[in-house]
Amino acid sequence: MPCIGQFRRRLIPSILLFLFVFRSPNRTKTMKTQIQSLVAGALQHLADEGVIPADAIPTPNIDRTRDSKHGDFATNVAMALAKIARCKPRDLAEKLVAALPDSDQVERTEIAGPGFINFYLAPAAYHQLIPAIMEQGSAFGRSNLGAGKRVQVELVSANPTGPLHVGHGRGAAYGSAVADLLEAVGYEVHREYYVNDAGRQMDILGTSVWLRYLELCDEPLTFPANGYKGDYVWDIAATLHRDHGDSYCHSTEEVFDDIPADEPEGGDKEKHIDALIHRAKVLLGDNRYRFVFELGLNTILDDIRDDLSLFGVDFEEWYSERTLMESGEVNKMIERLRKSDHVYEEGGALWFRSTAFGDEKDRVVVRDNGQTTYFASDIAYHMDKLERGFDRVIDIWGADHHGYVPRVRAALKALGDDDSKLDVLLVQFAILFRGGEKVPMSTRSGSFVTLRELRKEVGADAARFFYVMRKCEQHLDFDLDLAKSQSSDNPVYYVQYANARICSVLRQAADKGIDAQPSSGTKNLERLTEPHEQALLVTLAKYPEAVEAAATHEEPHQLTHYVRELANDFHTYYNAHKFLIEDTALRDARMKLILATRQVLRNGLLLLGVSAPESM
RNA sequence: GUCCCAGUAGCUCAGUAGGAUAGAGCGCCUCCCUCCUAAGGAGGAAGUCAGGGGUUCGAAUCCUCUCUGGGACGCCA
Repeated sequence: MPCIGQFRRRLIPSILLFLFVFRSPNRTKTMKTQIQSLVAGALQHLADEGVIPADAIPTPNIDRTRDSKHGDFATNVAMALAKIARCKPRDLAEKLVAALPDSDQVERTEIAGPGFINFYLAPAAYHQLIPAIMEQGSAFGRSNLGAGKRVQVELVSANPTGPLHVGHGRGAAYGSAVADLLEAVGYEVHREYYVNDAGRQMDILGTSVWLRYLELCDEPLTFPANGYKGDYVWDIAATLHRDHGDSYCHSTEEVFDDIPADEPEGGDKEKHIDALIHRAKVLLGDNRYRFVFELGLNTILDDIRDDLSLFGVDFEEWYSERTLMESGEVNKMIERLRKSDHVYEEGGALWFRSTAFGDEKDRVVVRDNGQTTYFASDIAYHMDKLERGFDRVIDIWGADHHGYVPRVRAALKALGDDDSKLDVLLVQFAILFRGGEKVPMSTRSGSFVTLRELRKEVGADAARFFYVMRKCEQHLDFDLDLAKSQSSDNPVYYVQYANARICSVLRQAADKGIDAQPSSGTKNLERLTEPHEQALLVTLAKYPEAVEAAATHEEPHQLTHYVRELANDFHTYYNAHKFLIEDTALRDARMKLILATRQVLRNGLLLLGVSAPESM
């Protein structure tokens, strides 16, 4: 399998997940799924009695109620099935309620409104939740929904021609959260960074490095308009100069002899830089050119790896475009298209007939100069992903690639592969605001803010959280001042503070000689009767549902909203009641409640890639 | 020009994928701070869910048209 390096293979977590899946088959049983199976049982019973047709039994839809007056859960099946059953919704609801299997979880049911069946859970159902959370610990909220299916997630995949900027940061945070969520619900996740180390842009980088090096050798020259002008290019050139002196040096006359004019001189900047690349290859020879090229590539790739790792974003694999080409996958792909008659030659180039698959225009796979296009590599890469046997393939791309999606799908269809396994999530750019003003950013002028700078300014936690607060396709206004502020207006701070506050209470308890980890059974949990406590218990119970929803919809923002809600419930509870009180039974119950709350806060934050510090 | 995404309270956004009286934070108004962290707390006002039409028991949510805003189009990578 082609790859230039396999870092941090996640074997250990996979093994743990494997064990966990086999040891805890009940973990997926959220309160919601328990209600669901009760209703399913009732439906089956009605089908057996001929009230509803046996072939029309749906998976019952169970919802949390918006209003606690309507109980904890509600189902609309009676309304949904009324027509088929030729029965009034409320009448059907009554029959359903009568057919419900007994459960110690449900205290009572009620038929309401046009035909809703409301479920009121027994207090015990919530009280059992606390020991369950404490027992499962960091596994609480995880499930086996994915059933160990293999999913490949491609994220970031920025060209290694410079440091990551804040646009890549959102893709990294979002993709990482999606991958982690999928892992949490039982998928075997393979995170992959596709390294574009073969294209023309990399040649431009290598040549840029060499030209800067020549300047360090005191060769006066005009740097090309289309070259990479960032300071990091100087740094790489300086390394080359420091380690190898003048041995890569050629005179300006030699280098620029007969090179077509650059744009500022009225020429074509593309032709200018292409000629310089060619000249570099000729003057340096294959080996020495390769050396400069690799120095640039490896320096930047190392920097990107380091950057992402500090951002809490790690990969199972860094997949090299170059090895993909060298392995012959690209040619194999072209041959397959040729055999199935999906390509044709025109104007010296080889075109893929993507219009036959709904694309608006045919696309070039081999240019008239014989070079395969980036698109060709990308088709081969996706073909390879499917050949590797993944059940699902998810691409996290910048929204500017959206025109690209139909092309890749078309190509997969043409190859006879199943493109429904592919999901492409497009991530919009984030706009930074400082002091209420947009931070100007443009790649052209090189004035983009790097991910590293952002991390330094607001910290990895705030950056990770803010990046995933909105749906991926939505524009994100990133308020730097808010992200830095230590106040409850800052959602990251607010959530982390809830965790720290609980830790603080536990420290206080320890100082007072109070047992902060009471081990007495669940009996005293019945003392948790305050509305704030009930609310907190309900929110804790929702956590597995929130993880499941966020994972299945690939929407980490749902989890950010959840942890905020949980933190809010805790803070209001904290403000309303004291925990370290004389009444030991009630105190023990409250200690257990806040311990469980801390566990769930931690689990949620960690899933989002955010730390849970014990003090602020 | 073609296509994609969005439009919900003054602002920034949720809205459990078709459900019951549309929510939160900020801002605004009223009240409160001897208390495990006041880097706060309690309450209140605030909405034609851009607009029209449709689908059905039921629509912010699905379909359709219109308006407004943002974005994408390459023998670049």
